[in-house]
Amino acid sequence: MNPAENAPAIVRTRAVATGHWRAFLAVAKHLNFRAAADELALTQSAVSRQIQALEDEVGVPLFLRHTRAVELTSAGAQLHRAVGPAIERMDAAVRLVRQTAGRRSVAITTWASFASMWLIPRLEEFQRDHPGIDIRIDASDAQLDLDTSDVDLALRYSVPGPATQGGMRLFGEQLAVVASPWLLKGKPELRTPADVAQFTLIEASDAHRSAHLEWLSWRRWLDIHGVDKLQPERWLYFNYAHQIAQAALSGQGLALSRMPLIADALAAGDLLEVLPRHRIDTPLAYWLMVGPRSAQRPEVKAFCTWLAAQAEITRAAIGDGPDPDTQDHLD
Amino acid sequence: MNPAENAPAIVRTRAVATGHWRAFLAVAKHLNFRAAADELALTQSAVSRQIQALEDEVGVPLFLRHTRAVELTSAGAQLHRAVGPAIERMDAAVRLVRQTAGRRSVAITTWASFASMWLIPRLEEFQRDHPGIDIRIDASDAQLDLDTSDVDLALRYSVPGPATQGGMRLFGEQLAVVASPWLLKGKPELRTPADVAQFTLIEASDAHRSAHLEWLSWRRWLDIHGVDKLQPERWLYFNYAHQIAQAALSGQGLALSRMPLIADALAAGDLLEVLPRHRIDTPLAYWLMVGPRSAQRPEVKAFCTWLAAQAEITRAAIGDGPDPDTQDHLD
DNA sequence: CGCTATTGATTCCGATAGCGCATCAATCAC
DNA sequence: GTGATTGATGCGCTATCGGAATCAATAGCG
Repeated sequence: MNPAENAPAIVRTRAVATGHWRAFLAVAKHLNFRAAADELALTQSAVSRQIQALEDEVGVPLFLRHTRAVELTSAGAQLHRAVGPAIERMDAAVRLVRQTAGRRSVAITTWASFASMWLIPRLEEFQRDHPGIDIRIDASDAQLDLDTSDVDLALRYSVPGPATQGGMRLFGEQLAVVASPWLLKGKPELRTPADVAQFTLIEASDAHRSAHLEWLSWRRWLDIHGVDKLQPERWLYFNYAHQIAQAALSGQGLALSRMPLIADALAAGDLLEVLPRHRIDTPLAYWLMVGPRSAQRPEVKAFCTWLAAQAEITRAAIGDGPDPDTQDHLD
Repeated sequence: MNPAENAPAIVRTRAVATGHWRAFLAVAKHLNFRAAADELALTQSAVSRQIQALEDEVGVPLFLRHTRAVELTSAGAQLHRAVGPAIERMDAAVRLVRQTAGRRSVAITTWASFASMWLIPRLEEFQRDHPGIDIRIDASDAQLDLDTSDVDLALRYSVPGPATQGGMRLFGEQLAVVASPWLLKGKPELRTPADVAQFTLIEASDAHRSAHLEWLSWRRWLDIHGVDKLQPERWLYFNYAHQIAQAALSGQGLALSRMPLIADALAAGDLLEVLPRHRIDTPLAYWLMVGPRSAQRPEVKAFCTWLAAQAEITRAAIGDGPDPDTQDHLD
């Protein structure tokens, strides 16, 4: 009770019983023993003693009990920052195992634009052909590690290099100038690169991965076609590729878009390609990486096979050649 | 017992009792119930039932029991990858809290070269003046987040920018050509930048943070002094600044060194500066960042005060001006 | 083919840790 | 000053957990 009367200076090395951390987290959340007890479906008495046991084991008070308020001590806050995420991670792992227990499933990580513009529209076909296989997509842009995380496949966007070692190249990339047919209606046909200056140009702005954006910029396209001094009617910036596509679809200007991602919209006539002889290449490509523990599983194999076929279709649609690593000539 | 006879399909949503994870980890480590029981100072019987309880709660078998071998199931391996680090994190947090309980301590994160070449040699003085304060140094090059980790201070090396917002600039940086007196003995004095070609030039090689290395290269120094075509007798590459300093001290060649880090060696006469009129500046500077929860603690304040005084001494020693943000002229 | 050693599962039983109930102690609000 | 709120505590019960002994399965071996 009296904090000055310290427990004997025996440093406990035994690890604390983890069950009590639940109570600790609940109290830290509510800053109220009764509310915490309600959440845990226990009595206030039980919670009080669990916290005491924890404080005994750690050897430090975790909460300051005022008469009408509870407060974390600095040690308590320190533990809370560590224990909260740790417990959450364990719970998430258990939830995932329970969810996928006995089911065949494939977990894929990508980034948001590719998921929404390429992967998800095609996924329905796979689901139809393989009704027993669940698909889980993580589009959190987090660059998960295939060796340690629970995903089976990663779809990545990168230049060839060490990072793509062991991966399968799905397709390369060309940039095409596209616009809504509605925007072009009634206007004279564009004939030279300089003509784009009559329009609003839609471009990606610096989100986080500025390394890639350099290759996707209008500036580079204009440079390559020798019109570097040009100023368009207006610039329009977005953070994500699907926002750019949305803006182009709704006729807000010309977008410099990645062929793999907008091939469908071109085929459907929702977008028209402008200056088709002025596409440019980027060194970036789309890759499939397979997790080391997943490669043998039949459902993963089935998905990879299907994905390769889809990639082949996209490559044909955009006129992408085979891997430039094996054939190094570019037109 | 029979794995085909599944438990009823009631999906348990209650979180598992965390105490049993200890047994799980031990069994996963030894792949042997008896050895795990020994580690936990329990009987094999107890471990067996803890694992069973866990499997009941998760709803999935975690181990495959062969007669003479135990193997993780894929679900078990998945949980192991999540639970192991999570438990380790909790234990580490508890160890740290116990260790620092009741003691005044300051935790600092830096990178290895700065710790060994600047901070640690000066630390003794602080320890002498403040015998009651513990110092913990994390030199893991991990770029810890002050908001979420348990360090109080970060000493960083960076160009001014958003990342240094709120930080205190300790000193800027000049690069000087230095060598061991022993190496120069008997040789004619160097008079022009081109003269360095008679020596081996020691340089940092691409470790991980290539962004900074560009500013520290001999190539830049040679460019600035108009001798870009020069080839020295030999190149010698190292990954870390203290390896470079070590090589220079032992007379292996000329090093292009950061003044703040080798000022002591110059003052002591262990290194001599060559071509002192040909120092160059870099835009990089050394910063002190204070964690949000640490700023008010007296021991942290004391350390910051002491650090500022030390930085002042170093600035005087290397002739570094005040923050160029406030006075923008450079000689 | 049969014996033996190894290893995880199971049974039985005793110890105790954790729980709820009731009550106490402290203090804030009015 | 009184009542309400909130955390701590004493007490008794019980479910859970751990240990010892035993069972069951099988790999190794002659």
